[in-house]
Formats: sequence, C-alpha cells, structure tokens
Amino acid sequence: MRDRLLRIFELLLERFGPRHWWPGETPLEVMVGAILTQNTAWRNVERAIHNMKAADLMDITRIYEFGEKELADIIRPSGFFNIKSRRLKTFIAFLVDEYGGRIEGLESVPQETLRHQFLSLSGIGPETADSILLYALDRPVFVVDAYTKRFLRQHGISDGEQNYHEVQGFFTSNLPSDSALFNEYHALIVRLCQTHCRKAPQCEGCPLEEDRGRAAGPPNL
DNA sequence: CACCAGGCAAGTA
DNA sequence: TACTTGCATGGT
Repeated sequence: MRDRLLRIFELLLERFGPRHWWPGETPLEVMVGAILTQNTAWRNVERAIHNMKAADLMDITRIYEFGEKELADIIRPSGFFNIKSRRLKTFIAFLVDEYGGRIEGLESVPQETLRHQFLSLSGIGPETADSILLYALDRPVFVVDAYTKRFLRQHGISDGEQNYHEVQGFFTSNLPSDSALFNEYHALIVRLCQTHCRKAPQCEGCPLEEDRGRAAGPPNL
C-alpha cells in the first residue's frame, strides 16, 4: 500500500503541481484560518481574514483584548461568526495563558502534548488541531477531512466507514513521517476533489483513472 | 429554489 | 454508543 500511496502522490503532484499550502502569511494567520474555515468555503474565510487585517487584528494581543461581540462582526463573512469568535478568543487565550502569547514557545513542545492541549479547547477538533500542527507549526501530522474520506471511498481504497483516527493511521502508517510530504499530499487531495471527486458519480476525468488505463495499475487507480 | 462548503459541540434516545 | 441538530454566510 505504501507504493500505491506514493504513486498516487506522484501522479497528483505531476498533474496539479505544488499547492503551496497553507495560504497564510504567518503561523498565526494559518491558525486563525484553520478555525474560520470549519465547514466553510475558503473564499468566505478570505473575506473574514481581510477584515481582520484591515482592523489590525492579525495579532495575538489585539485579538486577546478585542471584544467577542465586535470580533464576531469583523469575521461575519466566514459564517457561524458568533461561535467562531468565541473559538478564536478561546484559542488565543490559550496561547496567552500557557505560552505568554508567543507562538515560538510552542516549538519545543512535543507533538502529542501539543495536540492534546489543542483538543482540550472548546472549538478545536481533530481536523483543526492537525491543520494547525501541520500547516502552522510544520509538524509531521496527516490532516484528514471530508475530501480525504471522499477520495478514499470514490477510489475504492476504503469503504468510507473509518473514523478520523483510522483514516489518519492509514496514511501515517504507510508513508514516511515527513511534514513536507503530508503538507503537499493533503493539499493535492483537496485540489483533486474540488474538481473531480465532487459530485461526479464515477470521478469523470480523474487523472488517476487515466493512469489506470495506460499504465495498467491496480484496480480503481 | 435547494444544496454545499477544508467542523465541532451539545442534545437526544 | 449512535444519531441528530444548531451554528450562518456566500456561491452555484
């Protein structure tokens, strides 16, 4: 399965090129985006982030001191703005209380410790925690999302019944632990699904399907 | 018009 | 434990 996953990765990278994820200028912006994008189109998150920058709010201390109600108004375009404002404030308060508001302070903390701390916060679930670990802190964690499960199911690699931890284990146990690889792989799966694994019942035009015919690869690939 | 988008928590049986 | 529902904007 390791060779198969690496083959898929090579095909996707060849077809779509490097994705340059995460689309954020700083670790803080990536963390903020990870919370704002929960069940939300990225386009709407961009508007919210733009508003935050315009209000000089892409700053830990500024967010910490800003009112929850006022912050909700700033991030309105990202949807679920009341609950997301609370979640942002909760996460920022964690950074301030536990690390003096210094993201560099997270660098020396073991991955699993950090993950447990994130998950203990209300509003940070497995995908958000792992997105922050991988894309803001460059830790070798594989991010699983709705696209990942859809990809595995539509390509017959799994039946789609696995939970988050099981899907994550499928990738991490069959791939070298490399943050750059995990970064690009997840981004490529998202890119693939956004145009091919979406509603198409049989993944029409899927670059991986094309390969099956020409290279006589394994079934469903 | 309905449906979806890079989830999560709280409520119900 | 296994579902269901609330959260809300903006694009297709």
